[in-house]
Amino acid sequence: MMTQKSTVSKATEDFGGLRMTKQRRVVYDVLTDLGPQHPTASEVFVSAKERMPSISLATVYNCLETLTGAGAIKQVNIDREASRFCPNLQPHAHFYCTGCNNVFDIGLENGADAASVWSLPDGCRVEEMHVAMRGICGRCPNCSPESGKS
Amino acid sequence: MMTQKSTVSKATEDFGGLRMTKQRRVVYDVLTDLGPQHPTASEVFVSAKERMPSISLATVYNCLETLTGAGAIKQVNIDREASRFCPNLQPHAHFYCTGCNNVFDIGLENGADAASVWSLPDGCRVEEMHVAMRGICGRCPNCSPESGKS
DNA sequence: TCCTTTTTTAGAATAGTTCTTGATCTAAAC
DNA sequence: GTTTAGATCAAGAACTATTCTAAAAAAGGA
Repeated sequence: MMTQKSTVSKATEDFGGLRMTKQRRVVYDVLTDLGPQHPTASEVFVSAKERMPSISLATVYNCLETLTGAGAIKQVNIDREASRFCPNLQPHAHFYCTGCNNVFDIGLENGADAASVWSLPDGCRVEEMHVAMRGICGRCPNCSPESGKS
Repeated sequence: MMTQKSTVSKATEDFGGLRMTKQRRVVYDVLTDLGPQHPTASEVFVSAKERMPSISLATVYNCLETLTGAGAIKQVNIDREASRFCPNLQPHAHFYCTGCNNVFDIGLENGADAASVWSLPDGCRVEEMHVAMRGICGRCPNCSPESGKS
């Protein structure tokens, strides 16, 4: 019945060199399940508590930080609002709709390079890039083009 | 000796429809004088206090908010660090150097459009765009390419 | 098992910012 | 010049998201 012993322990699978504890698993699952909602730490906490009532807010912060550090999720900051978290690891921008308060992921155009439009000085090495836009999404009832017409 | 009466009062020049009080003037001047340093509200406060010892931190925050709202300056947020303020009204990105802790303005390539690399859904209207990069600037002793070599 | 290290928890602490209140200033009307 | 209404300012309290602290619990290795 026992499977071959691996470099990874029974209770905690490996996740990019990270020990995947129960709490980290719950936080990560919440994040992938909440999908495109880009929840804040508090929102993650509420959902995580449904699955593991003993989990604390500090642990959610810890896990989010650890997962971010390990590159398993991304932290999204828009202005000075509470950080949001995002399981989409592809390079993408964030669009915050001021009409419906949703955050959307925006992908790159085919073959485009986000840094290419910027006139970076020689010798300058970009390690990270955050692109956030604000506007009206035009997707929801609140924001649809029709609602603006007579 | 009196100049022609204008729509603008003596004590407070017009500034984009904004009443330019002494405090707002000081805050604005500090910001343009500190030029490319992208000071935080507290840093603005320190410099403003040298010019007007009675000014309060709350007033500096008020003025920065008002000036930002009026479009006279820009607020720059990088991750969750304290907001910085910037008198450069041209479209530009910010480069935060993790080697020397400086923030640099990065202009657009000639004729480039920052949004063009992003695959925005139809009907989506971008009203504002914030681009922040992290990395090594390569300009200062700390960050120069030579310092990495033997 | 025992020991060491890592993680979790709960609550206190912190930093940046915003809010509240009363005082002061400004512009315009009188 | 006075008065008046509204805008702005100052000081400090309050707030919020986040981080820190210390002790308990869990995990992994010997």
